[in-house]
Amino acid sequence: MTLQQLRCLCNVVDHGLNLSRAARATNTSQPAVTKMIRTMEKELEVEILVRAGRRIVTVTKAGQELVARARQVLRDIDNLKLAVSDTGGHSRGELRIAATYLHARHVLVDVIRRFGRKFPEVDINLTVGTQTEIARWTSSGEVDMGVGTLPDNMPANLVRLNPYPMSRCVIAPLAHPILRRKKPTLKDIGRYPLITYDHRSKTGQLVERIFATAGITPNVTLKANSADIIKAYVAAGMGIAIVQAMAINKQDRSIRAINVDHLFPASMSWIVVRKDHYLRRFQYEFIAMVSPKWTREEVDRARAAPNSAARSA
Amino acid sequence: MTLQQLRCLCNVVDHGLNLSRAARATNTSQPAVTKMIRTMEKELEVEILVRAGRRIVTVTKAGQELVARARQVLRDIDNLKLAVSDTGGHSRGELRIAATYLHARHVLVDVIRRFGRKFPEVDINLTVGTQTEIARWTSSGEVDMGVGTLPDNMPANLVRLNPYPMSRCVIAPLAHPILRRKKPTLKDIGRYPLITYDHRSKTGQLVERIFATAGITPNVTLKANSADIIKAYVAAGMGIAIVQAMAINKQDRSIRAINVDHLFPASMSWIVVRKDHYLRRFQYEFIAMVSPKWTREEVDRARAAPNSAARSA
DNA sequence: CGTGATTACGTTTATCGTAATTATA
DNA sequence: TATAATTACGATAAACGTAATCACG
Repeated sequence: MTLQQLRCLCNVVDHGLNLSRAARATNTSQPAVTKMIRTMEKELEVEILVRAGRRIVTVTKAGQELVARARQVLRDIDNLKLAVSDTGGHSRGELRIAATYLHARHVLVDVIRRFGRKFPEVDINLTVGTQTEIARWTSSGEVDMGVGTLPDNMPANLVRLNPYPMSRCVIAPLAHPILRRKKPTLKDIGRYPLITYDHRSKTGQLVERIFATAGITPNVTLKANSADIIKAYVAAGMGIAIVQAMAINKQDRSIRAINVDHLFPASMSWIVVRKDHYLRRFQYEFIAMVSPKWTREEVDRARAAPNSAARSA
Repeated sequence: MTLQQLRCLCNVVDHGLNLSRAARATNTSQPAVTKMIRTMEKELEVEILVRAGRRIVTVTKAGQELVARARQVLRDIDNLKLAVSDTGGHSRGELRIAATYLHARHVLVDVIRRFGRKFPEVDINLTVGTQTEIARWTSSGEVDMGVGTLPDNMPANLVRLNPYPMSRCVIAPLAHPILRRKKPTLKDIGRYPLITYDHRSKTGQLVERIFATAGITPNVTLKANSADIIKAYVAAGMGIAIVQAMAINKQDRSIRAINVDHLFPASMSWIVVRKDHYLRRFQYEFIAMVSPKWTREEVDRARAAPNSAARSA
């Protein structure tokens, strides 16, 4: 029994029981794959694959058991390598982050700058994606962690670290009359031309719904899908807009913002990581840089606590 | 990274960092061991062993991390093999049980007979040992489970399945006057010559202590360390004795027994198994044969529940 | 016929063991 | 000087790839 065999078997089931494709994924030849499977079947004295003549039909019960446990072993081997390389004094490696555009563009900028200074040997890889993509990439291990608003139904192998709220605000050009109000109402906002997110974004959906339930039909002059675009058009006098507070920074001199949490409930941002992946020291540190309350201990508790897959023999 | 390398490394630390002995344990040559360690060190880019010249002094921190995780992987591989062979219809293999003499000689006789009939393909291996030995053997994996009274401080990797009480009784020859009492007192018993266990056994300690606290000095005519011996001498008229109820069966026509739970608190018998070893179907069945209340579900709960090592990445 | 699994066979590589070497207690 | 790790080298084996074969759609 070798790890290579287990890896190969997993690739076989992951590629629809197609030995040729599995061979490519394992970086070997098709006959080698056949051999490995057959060798394992002989050693374990069970059939793993059900064959109809020379066609592979399904996986036997024993095979399923085997694959499940093989995956665990291979994960553990991966974690073993990470853990060992993590004991060294200096942290080297790669940190792959998936985030929404908003987080990548605003909150993470400063975090990543600080992280880069502290861990110059770590290559940072930042990928922007949708909520769903972030969850999928993190779940499959394509990235190490995800940051942003996230879908409600998460893959089971992920753990969401305690959320922090994302406030929203209304933004307007400097001299705009709405800026005189401390706590603008929906009606106030509805009086002016409005620039909104399109319905694909969470903010877009939320704004649309809130206005609808209030029975107000805002005068939407433009729909866009990026806070930066929206800000530019607000600055250009096309109207006012509701955007996430984190999208506003001190450099924005041509617009001004007023918090509207009283109108639009804050939505939640999360960090997600896999439960069963080893977290390297610098990964813990990155999380702590995003929010200091997530210490290593807190993160570990969250990973172990709720429905973490208990080790079963 | 191969399993062979991991196995070898574990053997090295398990044999006091002596590569020669580790080589023997791994069924290979000494140079091969050197090579494997060096290969891993190169692949992982860390030192595993600390060498002073050509002498191996200790294990590095990285090495400790590696060994711990390697053990887990190797255990999982063992469990994998067991789990796979357990999916088949017919159960084959070996069941290794450690038990106290008392359990082996009495309670287990019938259980093992029934088990043998139900699983003719399973080789049963029954080893008699002391409480401490049973715990140690089970903990180290030399046997699959232990049955009997057990020490209070158990190795952490064992789980004790809910105990059942072991009653004791006073035994005497057929016409003995004490047999006329339904509920003999300590004083009643103290009137007659007594055969006891020696102080090494739990019953021996218990009887000695109870009499001492009652301020009664029994007239001990013989000390022995086996219920069968004691029974023989009781039958021969040398005196009466206090033994575990399970040591009495219907074939004992020359002696008679009276329960004395009211005088000597029942002690507990346990079944112990390792938490991290896969339990085969027939092992669950064996446990259920010893006591039907320990169903597979109950056993699994006990194994997972209390302080079972949670899977941590 | 084309795709895909299996078989056969030859090559390569890497693992292992013997023997020699060096270092340490 | 004896024990033990390392190095060097030769032998063995098993893992792999190429090519040929066979099955199924």
